[in-house]
Amino acid sequence: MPELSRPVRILQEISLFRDLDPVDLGEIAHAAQYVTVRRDAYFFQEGDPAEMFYILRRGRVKATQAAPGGREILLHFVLPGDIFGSMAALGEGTYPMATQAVHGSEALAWEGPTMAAFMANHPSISLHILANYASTVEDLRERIRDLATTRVDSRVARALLHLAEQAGWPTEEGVLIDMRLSRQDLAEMTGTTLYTVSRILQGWDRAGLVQVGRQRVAVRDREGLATMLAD
Amino acid sequence: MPELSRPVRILQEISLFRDLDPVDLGEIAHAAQYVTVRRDAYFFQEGDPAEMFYILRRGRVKATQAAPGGREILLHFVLPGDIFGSMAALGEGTYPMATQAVHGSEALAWEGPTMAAFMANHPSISLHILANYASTVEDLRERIRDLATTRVDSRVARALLHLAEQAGWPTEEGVLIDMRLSRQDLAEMTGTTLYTVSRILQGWDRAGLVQVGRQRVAVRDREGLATMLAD
DNA sequence: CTTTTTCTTTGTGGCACCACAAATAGCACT
DNA sequence: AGTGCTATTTGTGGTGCCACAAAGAAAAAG
Repeated sequence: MPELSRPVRILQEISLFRDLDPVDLGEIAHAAQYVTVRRDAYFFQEGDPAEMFYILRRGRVKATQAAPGGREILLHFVLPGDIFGSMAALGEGTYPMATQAVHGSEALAWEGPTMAAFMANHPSISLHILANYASTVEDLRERIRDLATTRVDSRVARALLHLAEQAGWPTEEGVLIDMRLSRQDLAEMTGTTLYTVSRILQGWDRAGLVQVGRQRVAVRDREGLATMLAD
Repeated sequence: MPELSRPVRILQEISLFRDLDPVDLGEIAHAAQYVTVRRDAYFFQEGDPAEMFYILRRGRVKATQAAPGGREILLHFVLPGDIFGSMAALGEGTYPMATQAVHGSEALAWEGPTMAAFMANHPSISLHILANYASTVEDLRERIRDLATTRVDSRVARALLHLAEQAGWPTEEGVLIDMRLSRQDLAEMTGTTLYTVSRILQGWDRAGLVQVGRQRVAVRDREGLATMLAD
């Protein structure tokens, strides 16, 4: 029995391909490209033709959409292991959002039609993507609920708890959100202004709930923050 | 060549099953149940075990979620031909929303595991559901953008235009939205209060943009309404 | 037809949040 | 270590929208 090649071992750890055998993984690995993007650069812009399907390997990527009035909203952060640009495999024409590297990032990438072919031959890939979409939909609905019914401080609290959950790094100052994260970013995530976010975070810092710095937030008191959520 | 049975002809018109041949459709039709729900009753409640997968045949159904503070948000309306409760086929535990019949409604329904089996045998079904999810995700993101960046009147205008598009019925008073639709419903769709919706609609009625009545809205001037959207 | 229920309108007051300006602080680069 | 840029803080004023109450109108029920 031959030893597994390094590319195959990498793919095995990606949940999308979990159900495939090494032979199939080898084929998929062979078709993969490796894309590197430096800090602040884009994988793709909103409106670009949807050509590639990506899985993030390293770094942090933010997905944004332009909004009327020159504003922008931050949809979500892509973390290592997450897929992005999946519309390339679904035959969509263009990407509906931009994806910008918050830190230097690397991703595996496949041509859209290539991934579509893998999906046709291996239904388990489609099912994993389906499950992925289903949980995305739930997240989006939660956010809509939040925007429609709760006040700004509750929304900021939820955003911080969510980020701490998915990208938290324990330190002695609390759970540090492990990426550049400005007041502007949080404002774009919660539908408010950077001024309001600044004031809220300032208050919570004084109350000992969080520890803030320039482009840096650490959650000190998870429970305390959770009480800010809703009534 | 035998004549197609009536159930099979019905399924052929549903986009989800478009790529299947009559034999497979017969099998699927055989497993289908027919569910009738009278006005104001529920297909299922939020939190119910996700047992059935539905396709609406007749009527109007609204999908809602409970929000903190005893509030409720209206996610979307289900129209004939639309699927709902699809999480039953994805092995989710419970339904994340309630589905209430706005008018007397009828739906085809399958046990979740049954539909999951069809999906496994006929990948085209998964792909159609995937496409369905993808467009749902785009709708939800548009709504988030709206809630986060635009004012109430713009959001109400977009909701009306959207509803007129998908459930509009041309009359001499304009495009009538063909279902019971209260101020409360519109408020729950746009994240505001019924009071504010009432005032906005009143103003637009006087301006000749819409024609409103009790649980009834007709769009008179599509273009004019569209100018309310964003800046 | 009358009564009851439900939906809608309308007024008043208040506040959460935004908009803009200007000062301050922290980081990166040489 | 200085210098310039960018992020953040903070003050002031304004307003869009909510909250609640109460009356009015339309439909449903008897």
